[in-house]
Amino acid sequence: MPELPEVEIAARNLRAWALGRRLVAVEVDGKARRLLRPTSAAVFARSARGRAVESVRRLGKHLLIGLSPPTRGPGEGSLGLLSHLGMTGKWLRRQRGAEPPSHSRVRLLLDDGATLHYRDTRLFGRLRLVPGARFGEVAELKALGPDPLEQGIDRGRLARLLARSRRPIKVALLDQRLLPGVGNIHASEGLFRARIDPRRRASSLSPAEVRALARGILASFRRALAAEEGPEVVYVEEGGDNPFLVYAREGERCPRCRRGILRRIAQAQRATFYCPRCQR
DNA sequence: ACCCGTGTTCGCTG
DNA sequence: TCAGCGAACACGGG
Repeated sequence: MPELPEVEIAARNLRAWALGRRLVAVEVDGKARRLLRPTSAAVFARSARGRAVESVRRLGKHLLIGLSPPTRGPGEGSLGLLSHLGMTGKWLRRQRGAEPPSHSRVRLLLDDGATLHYRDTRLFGRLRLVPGARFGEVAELKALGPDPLEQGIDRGRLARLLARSRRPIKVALLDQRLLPGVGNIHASEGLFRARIDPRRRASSLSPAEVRALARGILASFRRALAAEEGPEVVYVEEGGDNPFLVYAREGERCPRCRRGILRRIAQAQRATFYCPRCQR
């Protein structure tokens, strides 16, 4: 269920559950093959087993769980467990022997009697072992921009990249090289907050609009994070109230101008929500 | 049965 | 070489 805020919550959970713990065993379900590709389940389990969790980092929607060498302290032989949650991935903790969650695909058995389950219904997520425990060492993530929450948003860089794109701004925002962690929901929410029409060409935004968009996306992230820090994760499909301003609210009155009727359109085969009256 | 989905990746085109 | 685009991946819920 991940855009940046949900992945940040997952990172905090994993730190609380696993930092300093050793993996006494790793179990992989048959269907998890596609999550692990190109690594085989056997190699994955054997490589991870016996190592301790030394760090948990997040960059955009990516998690990197730092694993110690098989025996001694940090240094040579450290590995990273790179986790992307796809559309339906989630890390859960259960006591050993408890009823596993549905669609549990990979299980990390810890030395404190708990088991971390990687659950993923649709199997769009990824789990891979990489040589290092830091994002800078992961070659295929080099193109990603700095994390918007950790580093803040570099408006000059954002403006430069947008100026080169001929696509609609909403579509451009889904490119993780710009602001890693922005997904379909927060792209719509950020544009609403910045009062920018999602159909506008990315290169048409003024410096002031780029600034408003950066602010709007951060505000949307922070609001979602605050909502999820509560006891229960509130999400559209879980029957809770819709916590968003425009997402999945087509037909409703605009919460800002109170006169526009929120609209839903398709862009790049994804839904976009906006107020046709106050987004220009 | 049909449509939809908080994401990425692949193959094709210009 | 590369931006852009549509399909594909897989499964459950309305």
